[in-house]
Amino acid sequence: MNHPASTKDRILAAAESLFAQRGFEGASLRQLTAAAGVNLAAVNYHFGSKERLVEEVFRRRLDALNQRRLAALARVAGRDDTTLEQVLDAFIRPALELSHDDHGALFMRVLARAFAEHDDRLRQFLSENYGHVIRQFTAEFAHLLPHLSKAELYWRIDLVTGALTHAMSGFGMIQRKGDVSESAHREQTVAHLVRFAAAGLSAP
Amino acid sequence: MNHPASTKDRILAAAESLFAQRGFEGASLRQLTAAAGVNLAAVNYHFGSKERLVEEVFRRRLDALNQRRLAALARVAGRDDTTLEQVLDAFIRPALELSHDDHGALFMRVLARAFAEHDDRLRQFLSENYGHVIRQFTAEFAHLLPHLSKAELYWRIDLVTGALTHAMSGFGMIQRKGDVSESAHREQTVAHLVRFAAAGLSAP
DNA sequence: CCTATGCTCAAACGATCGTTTGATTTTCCT
DNA sequence: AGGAAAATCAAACGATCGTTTGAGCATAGG
Repeated sequence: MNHPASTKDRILAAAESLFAQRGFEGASLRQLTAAAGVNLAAVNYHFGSKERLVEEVFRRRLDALNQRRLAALARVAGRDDTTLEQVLDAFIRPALELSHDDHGALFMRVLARAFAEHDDRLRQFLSENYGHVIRQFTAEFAHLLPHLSKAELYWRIDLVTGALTHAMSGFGMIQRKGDVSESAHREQTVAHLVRFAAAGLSAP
Repeated sequence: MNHPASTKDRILAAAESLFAQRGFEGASLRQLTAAAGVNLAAVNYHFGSKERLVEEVFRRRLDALNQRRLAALARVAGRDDTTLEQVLDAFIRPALELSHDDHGALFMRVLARAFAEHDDRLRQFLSENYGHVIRQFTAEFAHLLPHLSKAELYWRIDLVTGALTHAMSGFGMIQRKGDVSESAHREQTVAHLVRFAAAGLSAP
């Protein structure tokens, strides 16, 4: 590992921070390269274009995050006694663990931006590379909520995933409770978000 | 009432649509004025600047929306038997009624963007002009949820309002169920969102 | 009818954007 | 050590951004 962080890594770190702060269009390559301490042309040299840099920022975190989500899902899904709460836990816990790291919390803000912006190219990239994750969770939700129509289920999943992403994007700033340990607080938060998401998905 | 819509109104309508589609920075004044069928300079003539146009887009909808929210809140708040669900209904129902209009649904998308972007100027404008609404609802929530710390309550309110805005921003596209009347469907949706929001606010 | 006022228009302003260029420096292999 | 390959650099490219200008058009009041 490079003790002086490589140019690529410094660009990726600065991009994550600036994208979270000013958005993908709002953060210019000149601000970005200045913050990273590299030359302006370095972005196009190492990544080809700004758009591909955006994709790499997502890839760096989402590969590991979604792998852990699928692993957690495999542990609970497909059984006769699988509960909605278990599936939601598999979706929420890996993301919340990521967002407890400072840089991870920044990335969740970036993810929340991607959700809000309706950039067709970005949605296509996310769908192509990580669509199978949502699809596997959706299949499990459909099995657990058979009384919902397809359209209604899709809308509720979009509602819940958007809400969860928003929730964890504002998470880096209110940690450290002091009276309870960090792991206990995290466990409380997971339980709270699972109940929240379950209420968004399940019908009365 | 101008039968041929005035230049100002045509700019506001086109701005609402383009801001929802491409964001505040992403929508240029040239795209905007072309869509509105007016001259490029008309924006700066009638509104002074692009930033003030953004503010007017919000003002046009939020004045009425928040007035109805406060009126609904006044009808249920401050009593001994006030429930969390009643307060949430007062917050949710006016917004959902707005989002059932096509243009209203577009505006909810604009509102969701304002939530995701951390533009300081925009947040200050919204806080200055509509902060008292959130503050009044927050006071009622604090009264109904006395066991929550201030920081925890604020975080949960931010979580829930963000989730609700996101929910109603994607609402224009899945209406018309066919088998149930529109008002019945709306009533179902209100009930669903109220339960969802209540789960996000209340502790176990 | 004439003029003052409100409005629209094409054109241009300077600034900033993402990207490219070509030269220069650094790195690594034989 | 020497030379190919990789990386960094300052500078410039054309495009597009929000904004301003000044002339031209409309219309209502005296």
